[in-house]
Amino acid sequence: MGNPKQKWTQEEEEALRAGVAKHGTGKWKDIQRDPEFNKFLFSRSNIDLKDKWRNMIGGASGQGQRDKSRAKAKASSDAPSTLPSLPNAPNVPVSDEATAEPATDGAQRIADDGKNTPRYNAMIFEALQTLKDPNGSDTAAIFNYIEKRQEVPQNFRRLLSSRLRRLVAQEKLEKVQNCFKIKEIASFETKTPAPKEQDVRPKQL
Amino acid sequence: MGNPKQKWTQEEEEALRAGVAKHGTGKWKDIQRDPEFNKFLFSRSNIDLKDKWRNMIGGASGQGQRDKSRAKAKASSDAPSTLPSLPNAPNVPVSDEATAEPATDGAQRIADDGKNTPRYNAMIFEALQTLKDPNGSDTAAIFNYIEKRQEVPQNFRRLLSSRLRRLVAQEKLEKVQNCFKIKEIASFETKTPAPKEQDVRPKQL
DNA sequence: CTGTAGGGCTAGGGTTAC
DNA sequence: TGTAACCCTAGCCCTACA
Repeated sequence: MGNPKQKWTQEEEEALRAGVAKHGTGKWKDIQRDPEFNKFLFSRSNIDLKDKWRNMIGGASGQGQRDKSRAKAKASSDAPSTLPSLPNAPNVPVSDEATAEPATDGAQRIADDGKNTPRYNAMIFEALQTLKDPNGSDTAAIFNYIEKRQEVPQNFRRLLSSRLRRLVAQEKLEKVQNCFKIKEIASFETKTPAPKEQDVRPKQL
Repeated sequence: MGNPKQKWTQEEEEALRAGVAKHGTGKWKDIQRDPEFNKFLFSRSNIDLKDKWRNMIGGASGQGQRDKSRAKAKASSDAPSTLPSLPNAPNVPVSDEATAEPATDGAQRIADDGKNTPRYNAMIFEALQTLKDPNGSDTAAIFNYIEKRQEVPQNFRRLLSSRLRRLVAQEKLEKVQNCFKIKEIASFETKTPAPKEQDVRPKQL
């Protein structure tokens, strides 16, 4: 059966690396769409990118690939983008949006990519800890607390109840009547039960 | 990411099934609220129920978006002339930038995105129609045909086989042995009707 | 604002070609 | 046999719409 496999070229690999450095892990479609990388990756799908990244990190894990370095002596005339090692950022609990990518269109990009999830969780815990109602706080109260001191997307209410539900399911929170309480005081700090998870954590946003 | 997926358990599935039997499909919120099922579904949202139901039954409901668009098959008839020039295309400057250095940020906003995918498809169809080999033509023949009369990127061979594969998958082409044949001569307008391009406002203050 | 339908994307396991 | 490349599907999120 003919199903010609297309081996990845070096250029494609580097474009992918650069794309991950710029957009973060998991933003495969964005990377593929980015005109900067689309020149190299236009024949690959977002899924392909993901798959390739998977077995790129599997092989050359971590750093120190000093053995067979491909001479990257190609002096780019102007390459503002660095396409070096992995953006292996340490786990930063909560950080406000920073590292703003310049030149985004006017709209403030509060878009929730799911990457804000930990941030929302943090807000929720903060709200509960501050309100410290012995009976817990209901959705409206939490919403109110957060909305007053954080910039949140329009549909934050939905996100919030989704988050709350999930946290209850994860037994981080407890629900009594219509109110939520913190169950474990060990902070939400996703205890990361990672057995040996090799986490290539993207930056943040 | 602080958001591990939550696989559906057997109990949850059954509760959902029972809920649909009782309330009917589409009544997700009712099912979720029903105390009879809420015991099992409390950690799921109505949306979750809907989504789960979708892939419990659907199976055939294709999704898993991959790569380029899936044309919505606009029923409107189209003249073959809508296609970007085919025969003896005078100047179809296929972006041969493929070997240029990365990070030409902001230079072209024409974004190769996938805009030339239809053009490549057109080339392929033209080649097959001209060669009109009853057994079909193989990759090399197609490549040769196109390369001789169009400017193509350096790595066009890769692109070509990618396109061929895709077209076979889309049942626009048929593959026998190593040769490709046109399956149906309908329109192969495989491009997004509305690219939904981001506003590239040239903000210059 | 509350809900639903449908599109779109990703993670991860499975499969295939080499 | 091992592995890179590719496929399939569950789980969500997002937007549109009523």
